[in-house]
Amino acid sequence: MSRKKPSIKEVAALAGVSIATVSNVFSGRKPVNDELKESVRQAAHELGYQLDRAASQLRSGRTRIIAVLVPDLTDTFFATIISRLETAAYAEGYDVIVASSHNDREVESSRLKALLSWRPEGLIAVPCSATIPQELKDARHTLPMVLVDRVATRNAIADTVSIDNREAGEIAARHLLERGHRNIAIGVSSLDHPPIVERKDGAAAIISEATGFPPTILNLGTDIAAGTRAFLDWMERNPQPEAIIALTNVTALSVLSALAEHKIDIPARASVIAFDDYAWMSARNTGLTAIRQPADEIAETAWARLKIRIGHGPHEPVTPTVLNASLIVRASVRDLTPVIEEDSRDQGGLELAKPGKDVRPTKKVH
Amino acid sequence: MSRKKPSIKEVAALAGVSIATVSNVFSGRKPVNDELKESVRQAAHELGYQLDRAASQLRSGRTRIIAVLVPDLTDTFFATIISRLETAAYAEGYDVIVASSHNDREVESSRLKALLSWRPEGLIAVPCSATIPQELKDARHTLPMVLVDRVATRNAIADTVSIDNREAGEIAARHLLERGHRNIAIGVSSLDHPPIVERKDGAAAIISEATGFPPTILNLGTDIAAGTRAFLDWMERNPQPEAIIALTNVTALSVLSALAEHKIDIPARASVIAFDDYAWMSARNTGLTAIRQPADEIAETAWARLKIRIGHGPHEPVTPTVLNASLIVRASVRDLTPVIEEDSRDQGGLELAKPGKDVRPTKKVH
DNA sequence: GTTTAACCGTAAAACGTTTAACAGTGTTGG
DNA sequence: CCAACACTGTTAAACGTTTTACGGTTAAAC
Repeated sequence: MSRKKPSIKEVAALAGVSIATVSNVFSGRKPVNDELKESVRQAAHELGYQLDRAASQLRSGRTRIIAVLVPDLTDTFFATIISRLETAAYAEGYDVIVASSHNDREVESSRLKALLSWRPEGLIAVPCSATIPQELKDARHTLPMVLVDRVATRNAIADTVSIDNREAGEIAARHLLERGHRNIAIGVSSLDHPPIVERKDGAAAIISEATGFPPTILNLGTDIAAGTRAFLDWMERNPQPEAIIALTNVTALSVLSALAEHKIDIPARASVIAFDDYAWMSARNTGLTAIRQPADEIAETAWARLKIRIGHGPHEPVTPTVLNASLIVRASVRDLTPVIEEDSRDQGGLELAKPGKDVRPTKKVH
Repeated sequence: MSRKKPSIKEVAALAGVSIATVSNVFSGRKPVNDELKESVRQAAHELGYQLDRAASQLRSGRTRIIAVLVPDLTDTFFATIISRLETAAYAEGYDVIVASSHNDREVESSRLKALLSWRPEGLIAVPCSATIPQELKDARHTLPMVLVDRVATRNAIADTVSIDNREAGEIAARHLLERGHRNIAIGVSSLDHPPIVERKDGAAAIISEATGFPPTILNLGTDIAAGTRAFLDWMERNPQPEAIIALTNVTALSVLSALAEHKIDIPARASVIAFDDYAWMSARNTGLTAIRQPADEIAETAWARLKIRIGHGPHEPVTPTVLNASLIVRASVRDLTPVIEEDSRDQGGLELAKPGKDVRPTKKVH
C-alpha cells in the first residue's frame, strides 16, 4: 500500500526484464514470449501498475482523445448524442472529453481552448450560435472535426451532420394546415441558430402561402422559465393562437408551461406541435404531436464521419450530411376540418366544434 | 501554417529567452520582467503555441483532472449534477472527465478503469448499484473521492452526499394518506439501489402503519419503455390502485406512459406522486405532485466536500452529508377526504366522487 | 559448417514540460 | 567598500513512456 504509483520501471525490475518488454506486453506492439508475458502481467498485477497516460501520450504523440462540445448538457437531445458518442468512441479505444458551453459564446470559446489543449485526435462540436468560434476556424486544417446540428450546411468550414430543418418546419406547418388551422404562431429559441431559422423559414413559407399572411414569430430563448414568462407576456397582449409550433424541446416546454398556467386545454383550445421526441411527450393523456430528430442516428453519423475524416486527412472536400426529421402524430393537434361540407376558409374555427379529446388513432407519418 | 504543433522550445527561440522563462510566463510561478513577458506572449501568439498537457502533467505530477462517473447521461438528474460540477470545477482550474456506466456493472468497472488511468486528483461517482466496484475500494486511500446519490450512508467507504431517502418516501406516503388514499402502489426502479430501498421502506412503513397492510411494490427497472410494459402487464392482472408513488423520474415516466395508454385520467382515476422535479412535470394541465431532489445543491455539496478531501488527505474520518428532499404539491393527487363527515375508511373511494380537476391552489410544503 | 534469416530482448534516445540549483546583476546595510 | 541579499534569468535534470537501432540466440538454407 505505497503512496506512490508504480512505474513501468518497477514492473520491469520485479519481472526481471527491460522496460521495453513491459511496454510491448501491454501495447502488443511486438510479440513477447508467452511465459515472460505472464510474469510481466503477474508483476504488474502485484504492484497494481497502471499505465501513465501522460507519459504515454507525450512519447507516442497519440492521445486517443475525442473532444465533444455541446451547448447544454441538461438538454436531453444533446445528452443523448453524447451518450451515444461515448459508447461508440469507447468501443474503438478512444476516450471522450466533454465540455458544455452553457449556451454562452464566451464560455464556448474558453471551453474550446481547454478542449484543444488536450490535443484531441478529433472533435465533434455543436456550436452554440451561428458564428463559428475562431478556435474552430483555426483548428480546421489541423484537427479532424465534424460540426453537428447548429450549423449552416452551406459554406461550412468542416464536415457537418444535421437534419433537413427547412423540411422539418414545412412538415409541421403542413400538418397544421391540413387539419384546418390558419392562426398559427411559431415559438423559436433564438434566431441566432441556423437550424432554428431554417425551421422557421420552412414553416413560415408554407403558412404564408396557404393563409396569405405570415405567422407570428415568438422568441422564447433557451431557458425554459424565461421562455414561459415571455409566452405569458405575449398572451396577455394578444389573442391566443389556434396553434403553436414549438421549434425546440425547450421552447415546447415553455409553451406548455404557459398554457398550463392558464389551464388552456390541448388540443381543445390550442393545438401544439413540439420538437424532438422524449418520453415525457407521450407520457400524458393527450400525447404531443412532435417533429422527431433522430438523435441516435445523428450521433452515429457524426462518429462515422469523424472516423472517415481522421483516416483521410484534411484535404478531402468538406461533406455535409443531412438527415431527415419525421412527424410523430399523437393527440395535441385538433382537427378543425368540418365533417360536413362547409367553407373551410372559415377563420373562426376555434369556437366551432365543442371541446373534446381527439380520438383519432395515433399514427406515424414517415 | 505548419503541420506540427510548436513546442515551448520554439517559442523560447523566437523570443530569445530560455524555455524556463517561457514556462514561468505561462505558469506565473516565478516573476518575469514585463517586457520579456510581453515578447514571449507575442512569440507564442505568433506561433500559435499551446501548452502540451501531457508533458506538463508528466513533469509536474499534477493533472488538475476531476473524474466523474454517473449511471446515465441522459437522465436529467445526473446531467444536472454533471453540468453544475463542470462549471464549479472549471472555475477553479480543474478539468472534468465524464463517463457513464449505462447502468451496467461491467461497463461501470471498465469505465472506472479508464477514468482512473487519467490519474485524476479527485473523483465524484454515482455508483450504479449497491455493490461498490472493486476499483473504487482499491482507490479509496489514494484518491480523494465522494460518492453521490446511490450509496448507503452507513459504512460508506468514502465521503457521501445523498438525500434523506427514507424521509422522502415518508413524505410522499404521508401526503397520500392525508388526502385519504389507502390503496397505494409503489413503483421502484431497482431494489439494488440503496436510495430506492430506503425510499420504499420509508413509504411502506408509513403506509403499513396507517392501513394495516403493506403497499404493492412494482419493480419497473431503469428503462422507461420496459417499465411501461411492466406496469401495463401488472395493470392487466390487478385492480388499478388509487394512487401510485413513483420513486424515480424514470419510474414516473413509465407509470405515466402506461396510464396514458389506457387514458386513465390523473388525478380523477389515479393519483400520482413523482420523483425529481423537471420542467415537463409542470408543463401539463394537471401538474405533477413530486418529491424534489435538490440536484444543484447535491452537486455543489459534493464539490465542496471533494475540495475538503483533496485538502485534508485520506486520514480524516469519512463524512456522510445528507440533504433533504421536499414535496412540491401540484395537482396530480386527488383529495378523497370527504367534505361532509363520512366514514373515511371507505375503500371503494374510487367511484365516489365524479371525475374532475383538482383545483386547489398549488403550494409548497417544505 | 557457414551464411541468412527470423525471432525476441535490450539499451538508450527521444517526447515537451517543470523545477531545483545556480548565476549574474544591481541594491542595500553595516 | 564589501558582504548580503533580492531579483531575474538560465542550465540541466528529471517525469514515465514509446520506439529506433541494435544485439544475441536459434533455426533454416545452402
